[in-house]
Amino acid sequence: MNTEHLGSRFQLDLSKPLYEQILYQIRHAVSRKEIALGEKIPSIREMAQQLKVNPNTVMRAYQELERDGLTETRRGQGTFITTSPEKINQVRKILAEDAIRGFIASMKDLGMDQASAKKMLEEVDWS
Amino acid sequence: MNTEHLGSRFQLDLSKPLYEQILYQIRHAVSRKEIALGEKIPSIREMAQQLKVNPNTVMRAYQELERDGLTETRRGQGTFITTSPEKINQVRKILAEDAIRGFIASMKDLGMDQASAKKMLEEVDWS
Amino acid sequence: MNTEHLGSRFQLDLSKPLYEQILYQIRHAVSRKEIALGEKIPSIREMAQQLKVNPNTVMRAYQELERDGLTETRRGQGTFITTSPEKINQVRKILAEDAIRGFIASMKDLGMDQASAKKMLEEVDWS
Amino acid sequence: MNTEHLGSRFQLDLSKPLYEQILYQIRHAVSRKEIALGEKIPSIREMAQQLKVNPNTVMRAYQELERDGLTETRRGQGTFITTSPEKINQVRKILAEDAIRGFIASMKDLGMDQASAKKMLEEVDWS
DNA sequence: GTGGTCTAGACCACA
DNA sequence: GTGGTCTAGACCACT
Repeated sequence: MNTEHLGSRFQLDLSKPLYEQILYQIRHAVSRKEIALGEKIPSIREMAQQLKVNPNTVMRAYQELERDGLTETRRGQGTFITTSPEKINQVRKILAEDAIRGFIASMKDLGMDQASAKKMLEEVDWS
Repeated sequence: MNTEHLGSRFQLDLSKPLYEQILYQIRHAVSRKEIALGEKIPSIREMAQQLKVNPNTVMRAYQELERDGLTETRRGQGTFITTSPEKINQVRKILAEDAIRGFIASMKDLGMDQASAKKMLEEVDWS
Repeated sequence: MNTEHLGSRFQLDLSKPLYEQILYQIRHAVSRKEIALGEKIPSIREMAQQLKVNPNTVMRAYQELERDGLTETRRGQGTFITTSPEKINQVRKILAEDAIRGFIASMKDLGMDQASAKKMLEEVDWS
Repeated sequence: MNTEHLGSRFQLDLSKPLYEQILYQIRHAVSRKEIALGEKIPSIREMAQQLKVNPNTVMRAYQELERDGLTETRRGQGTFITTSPEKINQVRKILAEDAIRGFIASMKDLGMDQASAKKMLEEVDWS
């Protein structure tokens, strides 16, 4: 996939931290396999320009990606998605489990059981 | 139910906004019908004391509850849960829909479809 | 221990990233048990003033401490050392293992065996 | 030893400065006597090709080797390891002392004494 | 050109 | 008062 204008497809709002949103978008784009393994993502400066955001804000997101092992930075060359498919699956799994755990906690806090939650979920149109 | 020591049953996490947590706990306790319609909840000062929290923090939560119509303040008597069952159901419905909408969005962002999400959800033990 | 002037005891040089040095000093002060469990450490602004460094630089160090689980931040109150002794031991263990692994790798890269390394180490005065 | 494909035996990590790694590898290969006195090492271009690295990066490493007196450049012939065994020993000694000093400092910063460090070191398998 | 560190200073949310 | 986010812009190391 062409990642050159990756940032131009992101939608940012101002109610949540910008760097978290950038992080989220990239993590999920990789999970959805919209970005291939080993692929280069836009440089900090490019991304900052596309998102109309300060480079430091992008850097913060990129550094967290690297801490998670989802990217590797090569000095003087740029930032690249990891080439390890296990790492991607691990991240994807963690994100999915987080979503599920949060959902279950919320529903239980509302006094719903598994059957009711399942029923409500099935009534919703996903498209 | 005896709401006198309501606050003593809440568990607060100091890394998240306290007033949001108080709000969450009360909203969900009402949704779960652990607090009856028209019941009195502890005063701001009592609650603050029980939670070992600044009264301002409790006030902020109580104000939002009142804005939502979930509580009513009767001068000189204290704060009471609304007597309107429709209001409770409405709040409960909104909270459930929020949780569902959030969950679906997260799973879609991970590239999962309804069937996969359903399957993952069924594999988890709710107890 | 009085942590009020904690920062005034740190020595920083400019050849390594400042935030890493702050991180290092605090991590090791905790490992050495010079700071007690649950103790408050100076606020970002205080520490910045003591070290004559920008608050953002201190914050970066503090955030990494929290990610490691060595500290907890309480909103509006400050930053506190974790109350979990296991966490401290875990950090201490990791730091010691890192040092040992690095030392062994260096000595092996120089063609030294365990006996020679041990001998050289014993000849040095630690005081 | 055949140094013609010296570089092909190096493993480089793109997250650390490449020239430092090249420097490290050569210094330690000489210390380990894997490269004999007076032996020729690959030209900058050859080395760069083998490591798939920019020639400037290799040059920087070679310059530092020469500044340390570990190599000599003979115009039109290439770069050669020094013929002085004292020089090699001196370098080896400096590197070993650096490693030891660093290790001791780290352990002391963790509040460990000589006895504990020795014990931990003996528990590790060097093979 | 790339990423990384640091500063100065604004503004916000929370207690 | 506390921590957290963001900006603008400088300077550095590396390729």
